[in-house]
Formats: sequence, structure tokens, C-alpha cells
Amino acid sequence: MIAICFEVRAPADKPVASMSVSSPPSGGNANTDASESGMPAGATGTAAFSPLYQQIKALMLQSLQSGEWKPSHAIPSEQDLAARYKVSQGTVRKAIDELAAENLVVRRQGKGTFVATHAERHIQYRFLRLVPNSDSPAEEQPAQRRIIDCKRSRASAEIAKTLCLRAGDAVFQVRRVLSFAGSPTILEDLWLPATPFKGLTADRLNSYDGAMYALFETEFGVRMVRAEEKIKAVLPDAEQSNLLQIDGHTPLLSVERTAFTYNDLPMELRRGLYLTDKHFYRNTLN
Amino acid sequence: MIAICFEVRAPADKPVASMSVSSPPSGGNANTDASESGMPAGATGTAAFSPLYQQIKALMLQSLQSGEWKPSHAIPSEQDLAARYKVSQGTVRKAIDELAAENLVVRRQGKGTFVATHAERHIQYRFLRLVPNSDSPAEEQPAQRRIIDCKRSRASAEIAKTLCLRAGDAVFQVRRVLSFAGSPTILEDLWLPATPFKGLTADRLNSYDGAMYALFETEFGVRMVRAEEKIKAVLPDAEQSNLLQIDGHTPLLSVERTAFTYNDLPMELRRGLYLTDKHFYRNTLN
DNA sequence: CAGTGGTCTAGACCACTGG
DNA sequence: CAGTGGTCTAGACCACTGC
Repeated sequence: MIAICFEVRAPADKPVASMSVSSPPSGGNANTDASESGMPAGATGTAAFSPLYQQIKALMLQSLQSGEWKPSHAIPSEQDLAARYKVSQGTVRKAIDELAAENLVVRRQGKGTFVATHAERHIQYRFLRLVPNSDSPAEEQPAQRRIIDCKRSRASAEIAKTLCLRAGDAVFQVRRVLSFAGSPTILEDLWLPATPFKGLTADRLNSYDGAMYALFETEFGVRMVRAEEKIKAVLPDAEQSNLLQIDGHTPLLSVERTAFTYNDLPMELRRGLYLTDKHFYRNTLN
Repeated sequence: MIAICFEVRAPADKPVASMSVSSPPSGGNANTDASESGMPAGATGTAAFSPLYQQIKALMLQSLQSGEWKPSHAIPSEQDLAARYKVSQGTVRKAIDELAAENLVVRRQGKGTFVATHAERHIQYRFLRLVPNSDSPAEEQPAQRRIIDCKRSRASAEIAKTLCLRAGDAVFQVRRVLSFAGSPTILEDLWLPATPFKGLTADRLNSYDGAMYALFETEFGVRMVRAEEKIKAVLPDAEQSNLLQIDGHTPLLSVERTAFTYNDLPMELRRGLYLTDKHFYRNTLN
């Protein structure tokens, strides 16, 4: 269930190998030669058949995480990609479809396909599910952010585990408060691996105008792609209740989020306390 | 934001009209004649162009909600559907793709496409996001269910509003407790419109072996397809803490769920109180 | 083996965007 | 207007299921 560090979930890496795909346009497809390309002949169990479009998707994924295609920029057109990978347009289309479904890429008819980004996305706070009660006055949009603390420290065993580090490795630890309409509503503690976020300071966090994930993206080249949250109901301790300006008997939502970059690599642990008197956490089930 | 009763979200209803689709296989597609089929010529603003596969999807949706295709049964093969609707297989495929993405239908290679169901789905509790803490012992799967109450009553203004009824309309009101490993963990109050659920009793709820949504499906022909949840942190009142065997200072997750059938018609309001000492609410963000 | 969904292609045309 | 994504088709072949 839990992703093991550096172990990519998606297959389509071994069975590709000779991905020049100089498949002759002889009628149907060409994937049959997989039986003589990557298959070790004595492969135990599953044959690990991977459709062409999955392989193209994997290649595109590499272009995304290598930085060849940068956030908010357009990727090559479907035509170009088809030529580049020597497949039909329909096949790259299906690959792009999946990338779009995972929000890694955004299609815009008539314009092109663009690398998704946390910045310039004016619906700010892509991962925040807290919305004002329906009886609230208007859209009290602009949240005030206050950085309480930003320090370098050592990862505890637990933090290290979820961030795929070793206990004692350097991490940044950030604490901040978000207020809506002047009311402190969210208290967050963040842990970030020190290496990719080298140079992070409270000042940089304060001076940046935009969501924190946008900052990570533009300043550190770290794109959060997916996240998992564990939610509980808790009571605050003295310090927490003080920061949120509430008493110790006010129940709060505890939202523990692990955010991932490409390849399901965890890059952030965030523990939030949400005050839910004027807001609620919204979720949609399919 | 909030779905208005009986107002279908999906378009593709007006612009179809003459959906016999006797489009001659003359080269490309045939949707161009939409300009002389449903378009009122002086249509204000958007042209409401609806691709063929969306129209096919709408037709299939009708077959689903009319009961022509029953839960857990196979729908016609893609070939058959293509013939029936007089379109290519690729087009019905795209329609089915969307239905599958919405969990209305399940594809099984080599076997066929089946109408999704809450029953026979051995991963029981499709909408329940509560999972045991990772440090918990094993998979303490079988939840004990206890119906506290099941009575007929009148909808309050608020209940009526979310269920698209009028205040005072008859509703069923159910209260139950779910226990895991002997510990009361969830206290739920449900409101159901009386008409579709005519004949519901505590006995029927108790004697049914399976998820409640499976019962709704098999006994009343009501298929829940989608749900929205609003989550807050709360403290229990005296009666609630008594039923959950906790004290009044234990914070709980309040999960208010509205479940919808086809056409975004709300058919259930459920207010759950979750004890989150040994469990947490899990969510995935994309 | 036949039947079903899944992949792939090649080509045509449509809708949308921007110069 | 050219370029891009979006739709549709017709046909071939593959992978999986079950008889």
C-alpha cells in the first residue's frame, strides 16, 4: 500500500529498452517483437506486456521531470511527438490523455498542450480542500499567511520514514498560520528534505507572492504532483490553541498530508490543524 | 455549485433530438448536420456542440437508469452497440470509456462490460474512507452493524432542501452504529425520501447481509453513483457519546454525506460521527 | 476455438485559437 | 489563414476469457 522510496509504480521501463521504435508500418502494430526485445525468456509469472502508449507516456514523463518541458510551457504538438516517437498521432494522444487525467499536463484546444503548474493557476491552493460554510459572506478569498518559524533541523524516525530519509538527516521545518477574514483558521507544520530545498528561509517564504507549492516549483524546481491525506479529529495543545486563538476544548481537524513529486517520491510532510467552525473540508466520492 | 434538483448537468439532450443517427458512411463523420437538426438557428451564445460519443453516452445512460441494463449484468458488446447506434466501434468505445471513468460501468477484458454494483463488490463500503491506523492489528474487516432506529418522519426545511423535497415531505430516518473489533466507531443518521424507499424497515435493514447501498440497489432499485462529503471536527452531545461509549470531550469527525443517483438526483443524506483514535479518514489528492 | 475488450494505424474532417 | 487539439471512421491485429 505505501509506496517504497525510489520504487516506481509504473512499469514500462524494462520491457522498452530498444525504444527507437523503428517499427515498420507493416499493417497493424509492432509490439509483438516485445517477445524478443526485453523479455528474459524465462521470465517468471507475468509477461509484463506494456502497450506502446504506456511506453510513450513513460518517455514523456522523463521529459517532464528532466525539465526538458518546463511548467506552464507548451510541449510539442501531437504531430511532432508522433514523428519523434515514430508512432501514430492516436497513440501519443492516448499517452497525453493519461498525463492530462493525472493533472500533469493541460490540454487547450487550438493552442496546445501545456505542462501543469501550481503557479498562474488562479484557483490557488490546489490541494487545499477547506471551503467556507455555504452561509458565509461572499468569497473571502485572500488568505493572510504568517510564517511563525522556518528552521533547519534533524528528521525524527517517523518524519524520515515518510520522507524516505534516514533518521537524523537534515530537514527544513516550517510553521505557519493561515487566516481567513482575519480569523486564524489553519496552523501548519511542514517538513521538507533539506537537499532539494537548499537555501529556504522564512524571508523567501514571506516575500513570495503565491501558493507555497508555486514557490517550490519556481524557486526549487520541485513539482508536487499528488498527495495523500490522513484526517482525524483532535484537540489542540496549549501552544496550538494559542496560535489559533481558541481555547483548548475546540475540536480541530488534523490533516496529515504527504505530497509527492514525479515517481511517487515524497517531498513534503505537512501537518495541518483546521478550525472548522466557519469552514469545512470538502470531498467528492466517485 | 450546488446541484439544482432535476436539472441535469450533462448537456447533450436538446441538440440530439433526431438521434436515429442514420448518418451515411460518407467518408468522415456526420455531425455537421447538427447545424440543421437541433440548432434553433438564432441560438444565443454558445453553439452547444455535442460530440457524437457524448450523445451515445447519454443514450447509454438512459439504458442504465431505465433498468434495461441491470447491475452486475453485462451490457451489449461494443460491436453490438456500434451497430445499434450506427456509429463506429471507436465512438461507442469512447462513450464507454467515460462511463467507466465515472464508475458506472466496469470493463473486463475478454468477458465484456458490466454495470457497476455496490453488491458483489467484495471490497465492501465503496464510499467509506475510514481505514484503520497503520499500526493496527491485521485487517479487522467485518464491521458489526446495529440498527438503533428506523422510523418514518417529516423532512425539516434543511433536510428537504438537500434531498430536493418540500419541507414536511415524508422521509425515512435511520440511526445505526458500526463497530470495528467490538469498539463502536461510527454513529450514523440517515435520511431517505420515503417514496422510493417505500417499505423500508429496521428488520429489512438488519436481515440484509451486505452494504446498505447494496440493499438500496437490490431491494429498491436505487443506485448511488456519486457522493459529496462535508467534514468538520465536533464534540458529541450526551446521547451521541453514550451510543459511542465515549466521554463528551472526545473530538469526532463529523461527515455529512449527500449521495446521488443518476442525473445528480440526491437520494440520501447521511450524517456520520467517526471516532478517530484507531482509524483515520483517508483521502487522495490529484 | 469464438467472442470480448484493448491497442494501433492512417486518414479525413471539425472546432478553436491567434496572427 | 495556418496550427493545434478534438472527433470519427474503418480495418487490422493482440491479449484475455471461457467453452
